[in-house]
Amino acid sequence: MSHADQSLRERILQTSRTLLYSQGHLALSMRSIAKEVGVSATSIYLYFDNKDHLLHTLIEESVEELSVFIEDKVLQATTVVDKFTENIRAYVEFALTNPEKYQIIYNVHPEAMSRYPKEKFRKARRCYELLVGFIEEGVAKGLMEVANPVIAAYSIWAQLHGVVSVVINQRLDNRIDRDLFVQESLDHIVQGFLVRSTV
Amino acid sequence: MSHADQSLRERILQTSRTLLYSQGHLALSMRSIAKEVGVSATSIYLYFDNKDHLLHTLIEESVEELSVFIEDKVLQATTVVDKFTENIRAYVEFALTNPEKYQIIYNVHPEAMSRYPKEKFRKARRCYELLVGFIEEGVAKGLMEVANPVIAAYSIWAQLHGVVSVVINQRLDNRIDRDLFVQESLDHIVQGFLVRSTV
Amino acid sequence: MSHADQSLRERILQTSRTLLYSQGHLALSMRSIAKEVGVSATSIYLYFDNKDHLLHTLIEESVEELSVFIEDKVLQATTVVDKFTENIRAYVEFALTNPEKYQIIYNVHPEAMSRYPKEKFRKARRCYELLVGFIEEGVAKGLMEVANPVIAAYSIWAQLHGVVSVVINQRLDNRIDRDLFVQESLDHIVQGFLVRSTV
Amino acid sequence: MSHADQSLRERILQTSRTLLYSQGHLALSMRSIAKEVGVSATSIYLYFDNKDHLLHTLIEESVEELSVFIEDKVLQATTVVDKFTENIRAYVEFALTNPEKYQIIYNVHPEAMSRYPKEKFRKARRCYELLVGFIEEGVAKGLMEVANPVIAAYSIWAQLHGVVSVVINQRLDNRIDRDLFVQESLDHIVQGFLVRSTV
DNA sequence: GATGAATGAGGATTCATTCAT
DNA sequence: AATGAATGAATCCTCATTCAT
Repeated sequence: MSHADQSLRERILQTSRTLLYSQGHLALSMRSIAKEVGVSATSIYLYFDNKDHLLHTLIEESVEELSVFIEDKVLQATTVVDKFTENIRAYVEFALTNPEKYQIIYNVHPEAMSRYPKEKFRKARRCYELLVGFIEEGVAKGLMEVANPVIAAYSIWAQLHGVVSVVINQRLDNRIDRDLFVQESLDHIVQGFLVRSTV
Repeated sequence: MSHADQSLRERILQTSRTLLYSQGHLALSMRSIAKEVGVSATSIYLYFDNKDHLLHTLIEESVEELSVFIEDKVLQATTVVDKFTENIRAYVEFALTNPEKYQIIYNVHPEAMSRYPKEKFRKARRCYELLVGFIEEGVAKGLMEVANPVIAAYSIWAQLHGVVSVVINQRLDNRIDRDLFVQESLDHIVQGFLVRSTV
Repeated sequence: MSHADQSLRERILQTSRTLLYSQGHLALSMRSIAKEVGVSATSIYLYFDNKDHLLHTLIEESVEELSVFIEDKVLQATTVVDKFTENIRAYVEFALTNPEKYQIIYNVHPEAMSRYPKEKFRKARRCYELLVGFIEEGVAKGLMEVANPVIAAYSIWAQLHGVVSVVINQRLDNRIDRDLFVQESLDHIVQGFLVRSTV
Repeated sequence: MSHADQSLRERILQTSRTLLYSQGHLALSMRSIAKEVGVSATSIYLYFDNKDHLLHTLIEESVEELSVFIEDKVLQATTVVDKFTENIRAYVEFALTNPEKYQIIYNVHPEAMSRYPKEKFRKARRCYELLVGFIEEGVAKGLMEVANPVIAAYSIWAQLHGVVSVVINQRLDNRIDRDLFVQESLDHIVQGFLVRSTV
């Protein structure tokens, strides 16, 4: 594989992400991608078997990038509580700074997701299992009050996803300050799990 | 308007909801709806001007039904805190028992939503403004600790949406009990706003 | 047939003419006519077997009206030359004051005309045969110079049609005065047939 | 551009012309063209953006060909009167030998013409402005009697169009010899403008 | 490595028409 | 006399994909 190939593959993926985020699903046709990239539609098939393969690659890469981003951030934290909060903070940070990548993980779902290889879902759980570990450690050390760490982690993730989605999909009321909204929401989600006396 | 008319219109809407929920956007074509209903595609145009009109009707009806459902439930509560929690509980209850209706409100978005009449968005905010009122009252009565009621209400809504979405879109881990997950998530969201001393 | 029937039939015809002239062929659907008339599309079929029948009726009535109009005008003239020029003038007058009726006779042609009953074409020739008669009489009296009256009449008709079409279809250059254009064209067409010495 | 490309594009245009001439507007669908050419309907879109683009191309090419044809013929004439008559004769000759091309210029009108780019109309006036020039020169040299050259040119064009239309649309009476009709009509139109003394 | 030609399937929508009432 | 319900066929057009080059 030459440099040029690599580059075209990357350009196709990047353009797809941008198109998907700015124009929506309906605008994401093989033709529109090719046009935007400045290449023939046929060329996409040199790198991807079909549209599904392209979409799945997009999901896979986003999942991977999100995981790596979180793992990186967590490594820099020291205490369990720090790792816990940093995990959450990093998740939101990634989503808000890379909305076109984050949204692919969740929004593509209904269409192509049914054909997404089940095994790859496991990868998507990586960062979530990280969170489970921190909670379990926190509970063991008496720093957190959590009945069921697995459920708690999933619940946190779900709530985060809700907060992030609202912001990304621009469903936030005009009168509400975006950063304040995110901050308050994060505080609320995190505080519920920490032992009060730690404050 | 004859019985048959009413019925076909209803059947079209119901089938659209089901198709949208089970098959996704891409499967929702005028043809596929007609086929499922067992009627010619042309017949849909007897009841809806075009596909947008049909989608907007679906959204509108769902929004209305959700609002009415919540308002009904809230009316049966007496104290502010009860009304507050009942509002939240009702929201989730509606979503989980009518997933195909709930999901229309949020998932149709990218395509037809941009052409959805702005004025109708206001209706969608009804139940959310209800929540703002309860929070303000709760704060006044010293039953809740909330810096900014508007942000809090939006944050609650976003978190609820996240939790509900996970369940509805079946992204929940198999090992997790659905009802337990919902219950714990709800508790977590609600508790954060209530004054501890009430415990 | 009651008064109301008559009236609806007339309204359908009139609306069809107007629509055809102002919006073009493509806008002339049974639905659009019905909508404009304020009646159900089905109602048109109470008065016309099908769209062809409606179009043919429009043509027939226009042809008839044009014939009657010309015959009336000609009757008021006394000399042969007067009748000749009056015939021509009346033709143009009808076309310019009833463009929506005139244009039906010629513009509908390509579509429905192939199915227009041949016998009815003869009626359309009535006013043209009138012209042949005048020319023959004029030649006999030495007032006109015409080799072949039949050809001459057809040629005049064709030229008139050209002039009238240009005006009606608004293909006339903006810089050109409509009335002047018609007057000069008419003069030119007529003068060529009259014996110079008569001037 | 390969040979095959060129050829298919040409075949589409030619088939469109033929269909339009023989069957009328209504028969000219993308499907019918494709069927006639023996190609899928989709293939047409490889050469034309949409139906309008195809129709406009047809008009443009016809206008261009007519202009070039006339200009060629006129160049071969020497005197002003010759150029004048040759201009007229060439116009009619083109129309009668290429009826399917001539008719496109005028008959497509009502539908697609409203969306025909204004600037291209100017090209259509080229041969007509040629005529204005000859008349002005003829008048200056005392060979023609014309009050208003612009109006005269337009009037001639209109009359020619009428004569040609009658022949092309086969509205000519069976008893009339086509060539004789055209000849006599031409003579009549031309003679009216020439100074008698030239006879 | 990349492309142009070509296509079958399907998209929303409109049409003339029929039928039962 | 008039209508609402319903439809099959047709409209333009877009899509993902294949194939030969």
